[in-house]
Amino acid sequence: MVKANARAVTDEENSALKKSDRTRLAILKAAAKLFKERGYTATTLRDVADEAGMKAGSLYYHFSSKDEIMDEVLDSGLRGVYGAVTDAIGECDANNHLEKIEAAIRAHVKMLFLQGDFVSANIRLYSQLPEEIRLKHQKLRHEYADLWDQLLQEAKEVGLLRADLEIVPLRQFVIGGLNWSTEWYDGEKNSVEILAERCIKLIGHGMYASREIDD
Amino acid sequence: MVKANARAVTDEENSALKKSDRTRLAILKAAAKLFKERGYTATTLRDVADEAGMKAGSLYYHFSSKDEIMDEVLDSGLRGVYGAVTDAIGECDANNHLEKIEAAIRAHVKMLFLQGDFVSANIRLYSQLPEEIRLKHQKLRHEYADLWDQLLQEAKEVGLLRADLEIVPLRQFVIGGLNWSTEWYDGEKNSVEILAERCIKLIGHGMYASREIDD
DNA sequence: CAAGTATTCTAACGCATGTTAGGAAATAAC
DNA sequence: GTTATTTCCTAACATGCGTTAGAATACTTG
Repeated sequence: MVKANARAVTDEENSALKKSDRTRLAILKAAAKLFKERGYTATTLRDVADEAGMKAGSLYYHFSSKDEIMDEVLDSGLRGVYGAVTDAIGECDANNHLEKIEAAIRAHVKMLFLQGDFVSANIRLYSQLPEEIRLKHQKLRHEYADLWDQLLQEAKEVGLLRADLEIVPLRQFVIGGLNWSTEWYDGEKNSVEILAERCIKLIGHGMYASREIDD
Repeated sequence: MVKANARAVTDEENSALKKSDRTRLAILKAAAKLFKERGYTATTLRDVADEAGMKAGSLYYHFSSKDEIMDEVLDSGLRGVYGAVTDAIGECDANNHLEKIEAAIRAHVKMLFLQGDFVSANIRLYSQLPEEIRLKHQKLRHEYADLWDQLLQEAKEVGLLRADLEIVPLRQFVIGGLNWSTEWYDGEKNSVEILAERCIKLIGHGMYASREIDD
């Protein structure tokens, strides 16, 4: 199991970093933003350099290729969510599955917007990436999926979840629904907490007012 | 209001078409497939031509630019879902909002997989497209969104939906969750109908077995 | 301030892309 | 079977891409 609690990229603790690491981070942020907006191939290294306040050639002092930049954007993005969700679950009563699930959703959504472009880039672009890059990140992705599957499986066994639900499709649906929110929800203007609570309700109880409607 | 009942692109009624229209359609299918897989910029016209069994230059006999190809892929994709959902709703009892919502979900999901690459390309790539192309399709997108908003709003006023739900985020969440299924569900191997019923249940009632869990 | 190191810039390279023009091949019309 | 017309191919173009090497600048250390 890979260490999941790596630090997020959201911080502004730049002061503590060396100059080299600071511009490295600036490049990554610029890249994440543009990758997310335009896609991998459509984003030029000249664009990235411009957004980071330098010239294209200079990028190669910090990274050895465009692929490597994408590599790191993907990695830190997912690792941030993974770590946050793991931590959030860890702080819950181990037997309170409802609390754990809600904490997981809350952490996932929160990180989705804190890490911003990094996670969004990961989600949006993964399927379109060159195979080489994609393969490198399969492992981490599977680990994160497994974390959720475990969480949901336990909840199902305890009777918290409807018995007719299959775990894997459910997980896909849940994570997919959450992730999609980065496409339309403006985390800068609106409260991420409110969004998280909405998601918890919707995923948990659905949209109908009464339960006996059909089934 | 734009006419929504345009014919889908899923058919194999090629025999009835002129030769020109047949290769035109072949090009569109090839383009949709590759666009979906690799993204817009990453897809070469030489790739598209190859997939369609011809050479790159020949594409320009049928289309005047790469943008125009994308244009039509987007259009026919969304128009297919739009039309199908409109028809499905129209066949329901006008006052049975539950039936209408379920029919809409069913039609949307079904079309998602019937139209395959066309819709997926639309969903996946829209946000990354060159502004010029995107603007052209905003109208159609808004119309489709309005259709859903109307549907949900009516249902809310009748008391079918929980009163604390806001329409727009709900619609985003619902459509987003459905659309995401094209990323992970294999409609070739598995039944699309089963997926649709699952979605109906999940969106309607959520994943918890009992309702009084929190709230 | 000088020497050395860390960082960025300039300028160019080979390559792949979207697009075009004119000729070749296929198809249709008489 | 010979024209017309439709469809496709070949070959090239200008442009922008990722990448590289070496010169130029900024920073650190004595």
